[in-house]
Amino acid sequence: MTETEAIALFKALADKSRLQILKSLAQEDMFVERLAQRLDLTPATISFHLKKLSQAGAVSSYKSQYYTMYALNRQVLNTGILELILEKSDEADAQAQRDAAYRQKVIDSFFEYGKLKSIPVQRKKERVILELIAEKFEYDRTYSEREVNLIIADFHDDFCTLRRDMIAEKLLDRDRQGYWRVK
Amino acid sequence: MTETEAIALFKALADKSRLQILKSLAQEDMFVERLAQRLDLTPATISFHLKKLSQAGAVSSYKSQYYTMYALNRQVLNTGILELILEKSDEADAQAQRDAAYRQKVIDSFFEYGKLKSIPVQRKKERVILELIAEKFEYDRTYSEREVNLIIADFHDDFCTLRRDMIAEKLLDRDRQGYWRVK
DNA sequence: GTTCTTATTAGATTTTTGTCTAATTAGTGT
DNA sequence: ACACTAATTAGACAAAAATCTAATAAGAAC
Repeated sequence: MTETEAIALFKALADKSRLQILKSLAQEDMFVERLAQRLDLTPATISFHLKKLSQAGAVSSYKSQYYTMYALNRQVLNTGILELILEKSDEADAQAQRDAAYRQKVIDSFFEYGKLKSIPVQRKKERVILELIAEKFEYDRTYSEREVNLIIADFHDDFCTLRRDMIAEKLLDRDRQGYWRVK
Repeated sequence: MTETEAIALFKALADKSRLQILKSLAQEDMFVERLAQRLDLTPATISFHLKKLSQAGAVSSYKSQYYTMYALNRQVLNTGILELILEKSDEADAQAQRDAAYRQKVIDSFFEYGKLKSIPVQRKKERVILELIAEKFEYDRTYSEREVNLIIADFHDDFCTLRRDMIAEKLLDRDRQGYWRVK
């Protein structure tokens, strides 16, 4: 389960009406109007809540003659809270660490005294370098070509190649007015 | 944990920033400003979130020199979701407690050595007594009038009054065949 | 006690959410 | 095909929540 899904689930559970719905469903499957009676809310409101619960994976529904019956998804609700919180965290963290380590390695090997010794040939490595340069540009601001060249030239003489590659990598974009950093 | 508390907990977990806080705290205890840096939010905002997490019981804090360190409450977060959902509603719970206390009071004041000292005059109080007597009868079974009298006589000599009132209160019902306990 | 530094609170603003009524859609039984 | 009932969607509105800035409080360190 991804973080977004976990949030959706917790959001779905974080409401009094929805908790009551779940409690009712824990006893037996039910359809909208019956729940509306029980909770003293309109069917429209119940529908709204069931949609959220359903999107969050907490309930599912099946048709039975006239009615749309709703039922608890017990497998999902059997999860522990900590599990849910930590799930993605380890992986994301490990990945972030690997990324950071890799970046550092690349940067270390191509920089010396704040200057680029050469432009990496491997695309993945060049990308790391280009991202680093991109950080010298502010968001929400337009730069003239001359300004761009000056900033990039701080890293390496061949600012033409670097500028072109930054655009290719969608770190910078341009129109007739000038250049800007892409978010 | 009461229903309100459960809702507060789910609410606390139902926010991206707060989940990130919890993930960070899962790695190590932290103080406000550090979290603010990590999540790129103001300390004020982090404080706001920590307050909610704390009120929900998800984290706790301790002072360490300059800092207020925050830590996960792992016992609380170890709970399963289903468990939490199935908590009784506060109101039901409070009402049940009041009922139980009232019943006990009435029972204590009218019983002595397992016998009824007298039959309550107030209908509400008599009802409590009659319910107690009703429990001596099994469901789904028919009793002869003689059997009914014997059971009731265990409580009080005036089994006629009690039998009649139990029927009036719809705890017992009868036809030509005999008496039975109403569900 | 005064001065730093961190933490919390207050007030303002924008976004999200729960609920309703009314309108629409979908599905059953005749 | 038609009438009926259940379910969903749309639009409106009020209440709640997340976030910021600025002000205040609370704790160490000197």
